[in-house]
Amino acid sequence: MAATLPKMKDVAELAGVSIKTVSRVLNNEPHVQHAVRERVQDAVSSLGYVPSKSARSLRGSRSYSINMICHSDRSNYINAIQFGAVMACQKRGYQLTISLVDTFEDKSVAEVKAAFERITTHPKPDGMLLVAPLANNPIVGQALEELGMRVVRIGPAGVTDNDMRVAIDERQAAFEMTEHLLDLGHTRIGFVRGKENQAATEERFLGYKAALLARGISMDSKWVRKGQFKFRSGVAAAEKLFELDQPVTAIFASNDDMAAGVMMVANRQGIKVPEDLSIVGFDDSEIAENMWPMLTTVRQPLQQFGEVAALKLIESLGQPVSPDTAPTILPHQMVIRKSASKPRSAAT
Amino acid sequence: MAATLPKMKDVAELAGVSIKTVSRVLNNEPHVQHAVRERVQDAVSSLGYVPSKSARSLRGSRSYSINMICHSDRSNYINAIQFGAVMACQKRGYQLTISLVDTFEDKSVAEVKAAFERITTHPKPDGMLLVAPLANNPIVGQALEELGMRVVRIGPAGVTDNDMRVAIDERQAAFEMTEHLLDLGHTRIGFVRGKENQAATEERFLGYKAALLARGISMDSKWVRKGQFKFRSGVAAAEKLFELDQPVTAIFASNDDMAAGVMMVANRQGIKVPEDLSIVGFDDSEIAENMWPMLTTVRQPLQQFGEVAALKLIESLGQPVSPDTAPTILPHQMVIRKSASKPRSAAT
DNA sequence: ATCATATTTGACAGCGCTGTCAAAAAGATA
DNA sequence: TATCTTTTTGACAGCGCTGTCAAATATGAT
Repeated sequence: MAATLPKMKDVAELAGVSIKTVSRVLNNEPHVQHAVRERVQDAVSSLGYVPSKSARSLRGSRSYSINMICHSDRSNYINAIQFGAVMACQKRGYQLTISLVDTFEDKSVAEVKAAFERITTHPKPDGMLLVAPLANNPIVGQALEELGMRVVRIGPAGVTDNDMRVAIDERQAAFEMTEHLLDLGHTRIGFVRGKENQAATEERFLGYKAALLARGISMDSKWVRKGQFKFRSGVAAAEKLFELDQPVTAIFASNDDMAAGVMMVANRQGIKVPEDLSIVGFDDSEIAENMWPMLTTVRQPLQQFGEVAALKLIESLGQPVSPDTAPTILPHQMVIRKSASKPRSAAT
Repeated sequence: MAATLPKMKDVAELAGVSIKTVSRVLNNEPHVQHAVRERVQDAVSSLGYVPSKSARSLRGSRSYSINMICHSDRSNYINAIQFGAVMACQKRGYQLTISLVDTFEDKSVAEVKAAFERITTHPKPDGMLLVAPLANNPIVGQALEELGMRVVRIGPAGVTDNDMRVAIDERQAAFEMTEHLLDLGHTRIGFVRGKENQAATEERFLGYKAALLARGISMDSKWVRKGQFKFRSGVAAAEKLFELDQPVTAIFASNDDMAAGVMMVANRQGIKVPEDLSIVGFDDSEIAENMWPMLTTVRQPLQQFGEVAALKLIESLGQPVSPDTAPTILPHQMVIRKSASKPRSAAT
């Protein structure tokens, strides 16, 4: 281990220039001759010099850290994203810091701002990663805007979507999953909604509805149950769905946890999956492989969400953000496992 | 939003002292009169002053950040711990940063050191949180020690345990869980081990063994299967265990994921839980409630692990670390749900 | 060759804080 | 009261870097 880390002064001496010139090279500022720039870069790499983030951020500009908010209701969803974000940060010499906030339900802009003010100082992160559903909280959005924070959001947008954002086309994905069931021969397909007031809930539902419509099947509102994106709500929804006079032959739960709940009730009631009932989910979270039969679902590239979002954020720093950037839509993927098959009626 | 954040100078002026005195108060240094100290503290809180971490760390001492390593194999275990750590950091004005390292299997000390050297600069964290199994990797330990990093470990120790560490008494917990099964009337109890070379695997097994011994039951090695702490390995273990000529009436899987695997096989083979087979797990992870019947298990206070470890780390900074600190043992908790009951034979 | 202009470079201050060291105030002793 | 010791306080430098602004150098037009 070197006795002391090399400083900019050392680089300057080795390259035979002033420290300011070194600073210019490191920050890609103009007005440095090509030859000088190269000499400095050689000196930097031969000394293994890394600029001190503390000094840089003290001086007022960047902090070389970005912050990811995690709310108290942590889930696998966020974890995978965080993993990707750390990877991207590490590649670019940034640090990912984690902060914790409450859900900000029924909070005023001023309160939210105060909370973020504490988080966003010392060092003030250069930007923030906001994950759905927090990403779509208008109060949080306004507070952060007033604080001048650069933000990249992750997850489906509500109505507006002219912000920096990374997501999949949830509606299309739900459409395809419903089509999959339809292709298998199902015509009576149940649907378990997610938590209300989350963009994903409506998007996925709209995809389901559109797919039925496209095949000329008129949706029966009895097929649709509310849910909370939680295992328990899948259980509750399944119990109701199984009581129908004319039961559905397939259930599309709008996330995997709820699908697991549905599956559990089926197992408990002796309903054979997939022979008597097809079940599909959404997310491809870990639980999808930890049930029997393994769950057919839609994979969201969560880790990639984090990676792409962090990169997008880092690259946007410095540039002014255009008022209407389009969201980055990443490809989703159908994951066909064993929980959905032809309905019994069609099998004959 | 204040036009500019208050600085130490502002506090000093308000309190009518020099900035150095303010600094002393903030750092709990001696040689400040009680009255002055209070005046300064009032000024600090009335201005809402927060010291600048950049300036502090530039000045050479602390960075006011601690780093938590997450390896590529993330799990719920780590997430819950991280959550607690963030909370504690936030309370103490520290930032938690996350870094990513590979598993360091078959790496030399020099390689590991190089990897950490990159992570631990700019800003150099004041300390690190290491979670099992990384916490017990001797190469990592040596590398970090050579880098002069203060470390707090989380999870059960292997042989040595005179380091700063937070854990539960895993052996005792497994002992109690086995006793629970014994108390219910089981005498033939299967056990699914975890991943080899992890301290938890052996500790939990020893607890199981000791409990049998204490009741004068001689353990049959056919009851014990290897596992990997993964759902799949629970499945594999269960399949073998069910083939026994004289089958076990209860299975203690040494974590919940494996217990879920066991449960799945039971369901699939029409074995009624808990009537025909009791199943218990370890960890009380989310999945424990997401199965049917809900899993009886041992709760590790994971979030508290993170909190206590971070606090312990922060408080140890400055002090020299005594060469043989005892680990902090947190209480575990039996979580009795529905997956274990009297064996059929005993019920009659 | 001369002057005006554009480009490249460097000197220097200072970001907010803490360590050093010396000055001031308080207490102890004769 | 005078002197010495201990405690409390403050002045100031400087951590490593970047912004400002002026100096040096190169380029172009006459």
